[in-house]
Amino acid sequence: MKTRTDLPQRCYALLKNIPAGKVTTYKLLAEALDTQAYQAIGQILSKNPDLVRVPCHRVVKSNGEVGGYASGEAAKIALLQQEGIEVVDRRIHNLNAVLYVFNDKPSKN
DNA sequence: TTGATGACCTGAG
DNA sequence: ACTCAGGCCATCA
Repeated sequence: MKTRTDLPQRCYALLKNIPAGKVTTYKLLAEALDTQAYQAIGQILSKNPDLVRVPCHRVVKSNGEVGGYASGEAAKIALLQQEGIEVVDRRIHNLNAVLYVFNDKPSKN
């Protein structure tokens, strides 16, 4: 049973697992946390207790937009571009290419 | 405990 | 392609 009591805590943990040059969506992140509170994820990130430890700027929306950011959307876009992600007018060109996938299904390997 | 808010998502015009 | 409205879940006061 996934303890959904500390959702924020889990968000930060997963974000830390996201490497540079990769991004994820609030929806996928919520799914990875075994929940459906997409908005809750956004709110948790908006609180952002550790903006330096948690790469919340690598979290974008499902429609391809970068979404929002504590320092501003522009700052978020700039960071993404520095990571090597192509962003144009608040939108990611190759979202599917930079989209990060969690180890939700370990399988046999 | 109830009420209101949100860095969202999906569907329809 | 873009805009408008509704809904869903969790967190905060």
